[in-house]
Amino acid sequence: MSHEFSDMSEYYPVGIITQFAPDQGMVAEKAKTRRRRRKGKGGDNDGDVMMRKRKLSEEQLSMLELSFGSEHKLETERKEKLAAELGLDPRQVAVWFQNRRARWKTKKLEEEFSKLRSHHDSTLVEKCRLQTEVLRMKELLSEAETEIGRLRERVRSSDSPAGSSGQSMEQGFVGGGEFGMEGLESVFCGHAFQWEDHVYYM
Amino acid sequence: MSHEFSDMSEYYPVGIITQFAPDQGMVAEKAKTRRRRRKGKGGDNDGDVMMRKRKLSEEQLSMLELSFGSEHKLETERKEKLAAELGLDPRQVAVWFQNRRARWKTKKLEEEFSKLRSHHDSTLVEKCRLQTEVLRMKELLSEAETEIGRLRERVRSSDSPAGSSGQSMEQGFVGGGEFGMEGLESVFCGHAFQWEDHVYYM
DNA sequence: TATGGCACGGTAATTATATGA
DNA sequence: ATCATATAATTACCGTGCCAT
Repeated sequence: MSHEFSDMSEYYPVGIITQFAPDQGMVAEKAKTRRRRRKGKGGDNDGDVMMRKRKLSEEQLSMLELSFGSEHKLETERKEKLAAELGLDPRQVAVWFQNRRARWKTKKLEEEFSKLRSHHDSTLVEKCRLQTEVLRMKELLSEAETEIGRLRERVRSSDSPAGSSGQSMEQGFVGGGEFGMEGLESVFCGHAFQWEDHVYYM
Repeated sequence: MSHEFSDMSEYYPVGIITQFAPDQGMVAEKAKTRRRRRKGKGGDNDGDVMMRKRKLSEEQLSMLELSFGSEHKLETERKEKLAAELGLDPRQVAVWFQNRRARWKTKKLEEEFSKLRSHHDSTLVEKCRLQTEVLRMKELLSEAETEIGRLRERVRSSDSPAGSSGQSMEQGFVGGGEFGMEGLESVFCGHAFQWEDHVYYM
């Protein structure tokens, strides 16, 4: 269920200069003709007639990287200058920068992910520590309350039979965990970094 | 070479009738119609290129997506079958799958990043709440100790002039924060997901 | 041990849009 | 409002490594 129309409309693509696509132009037979030369390793240059340079030279790459390092954006002037210096088509320089920016963005994402990951890990450890501490303190508080109750009882009974202070207990020590303070923008601890409209506090 | 870069207007070297692809729908008002290209240049290099029919049909894409959805890997049999069904070179099917997997991975990374980000955010909020709670409890504990001290003093002085119990204070309530328990593999709270050899606990 | 197939990472180029000067 | 650049999404190719024959 498909290709009856199968766009025959645009066969013979690009072409540009001399190279006609050796394969695909004619259906069938495939491009099995391609990619036959492994093993020998060493030079990959076989006698293939049209096989344009896929990959820029070491020289060109280092220049491009250098330029990219100083500024990710590419103004017309810089582009033309680089193209002339490297013997490339300005279009190629522009394309290189576009792709380079895309790569940079991906890499950046991975980096930020790792950073966030470790911060998250340590934050969890600390949160755990705090939870333990809270439990421990509740226990201590409970003990303290007990002690206070005991002492007050003792004071009341030995002080004056008609004592007036100390109702029955404190007014609610150890209440639970509703201490308000839900506003996120608190102190946190220091560092912060931003990523696409979002600020991360560490 | 023939670099009279005065023009720079002929981007899109492709030239060659770009048979538009109305299939996408899109009510956009593309007022674009690029034309021409130059570059007879034979000087040094090239331009590479030997692409074929860029853009697979809507039909082909949906079939490929469907297939990808059921299984990311592509065995030879499935490849040949798909290629035949869609009228594509098996090579194209293989390439499509490779690229699709790469895209999927990137997308996955972004998703995981978002997830991790929100978990981190909520963890920070909770950590903050815990810190506040700890502070609050230390305060309460301090008050309790004060009260205990007061009461003991009262008991001591009113009890028996030669009291013997109650040294001076508790043995160190509110000591600080060394409650041990630094082992990360604790309870945490529930969910967990994995990402490249790393497990994230929520 | 050699070979063919495929996955994967990296890279070049193209197409389609959106936006700024 | 045109032209150049930017980004996102695609298509394709290469080189390497793994694996199964």
